[in-house]
Amino acid sequence: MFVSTATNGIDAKGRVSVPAGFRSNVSGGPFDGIYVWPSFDGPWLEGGGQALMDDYLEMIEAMDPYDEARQALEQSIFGAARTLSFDANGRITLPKDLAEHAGLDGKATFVGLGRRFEIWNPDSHARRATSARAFAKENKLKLRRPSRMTEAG
Amino acid sequence: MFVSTATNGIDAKGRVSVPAGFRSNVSGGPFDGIYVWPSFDGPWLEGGGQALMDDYLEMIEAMDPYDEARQALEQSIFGAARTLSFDANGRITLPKDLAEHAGLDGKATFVGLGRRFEIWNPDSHARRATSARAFAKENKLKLRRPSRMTEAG
DNA sequence: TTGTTTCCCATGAAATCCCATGTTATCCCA
DNA sequence: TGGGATAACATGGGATTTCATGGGAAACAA
Repeated sequence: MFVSTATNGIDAKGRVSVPAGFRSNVSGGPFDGIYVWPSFDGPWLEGGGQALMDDYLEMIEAMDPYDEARQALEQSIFGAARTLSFDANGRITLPKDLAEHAGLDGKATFVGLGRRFEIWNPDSHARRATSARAFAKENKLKLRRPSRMTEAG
Repeated sequence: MFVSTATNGIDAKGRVSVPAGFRSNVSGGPFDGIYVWPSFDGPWLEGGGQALMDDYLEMIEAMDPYDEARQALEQSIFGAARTLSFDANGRITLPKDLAEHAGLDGKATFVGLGRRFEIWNPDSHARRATSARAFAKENKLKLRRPSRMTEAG
């Protein structure tokens, strides 16, 4: 699972080290690298390994073929995703358009979120992390096991 | 299950022995170590094994993807967690920022809480334990077995 | 050619591994 | 049940490896 947050430098060639913990999490797949695409929710990137893409495929294929939402998801995820493979030192080269979408300049922050991860501009991420923590605290958020008896939505 | 409380020393390298009872509780997992992250509720650390994180992931993924609470929890738990693996002697190395968050300096108190545990500054923990006991006594708290029939969330 | 991408090697810092040791708890046998 | 033997645990320090990063050379494309 993808956990923790790390900020690595982007060099003049657009290369950035993927955190070691993320790399070991995708090792064993059919290709040695990750999938990355622009979030359709805001200025950051989404990413994951083969397992994530398999899951997404399965979820999308469960939808009606003529569902507009299905087509939008297919286009926004599979159509937009890139396969970025690791070099010998565990780096990927970020395509310019992806770096632009996320406003990346010199540094990139990798955020593990369990099954997937995100790549952020460090400053933007710091602001978002702060507000997320504040929200969690203010609202006394607690994880609660969904009731298996009632299963009320 | 994580139970009991133990205080161990933090050496110059930031290493601290995880209580043996905690270690045996997470052995057998895919990696030999624990997950630790800063509580968003106060100056202590939260921790658990793979099973806990799997549960949390399941609970979070049951929430709506655009729920602000979900994003806050994802960020504050998975984004903030570290995988700390045991060395040959059962120690972890506490990252500086985690030690700072919990005000740890030289010693750390591990508090077993069933499915998860907390790591405290020993002095802070002593104060908190005292007030917790007082609260329990004042309020005549009683443990009550939940009804298995209703299970209302 | 000219710019871009991929591969390879070098390096400093940081994390991890390995060995040694005292102390405490547990076991076993009389 | 006492007491010595044994194993488990917590701790300390040096050596080794991993990791992130930089730059050059070779392969490729325009």
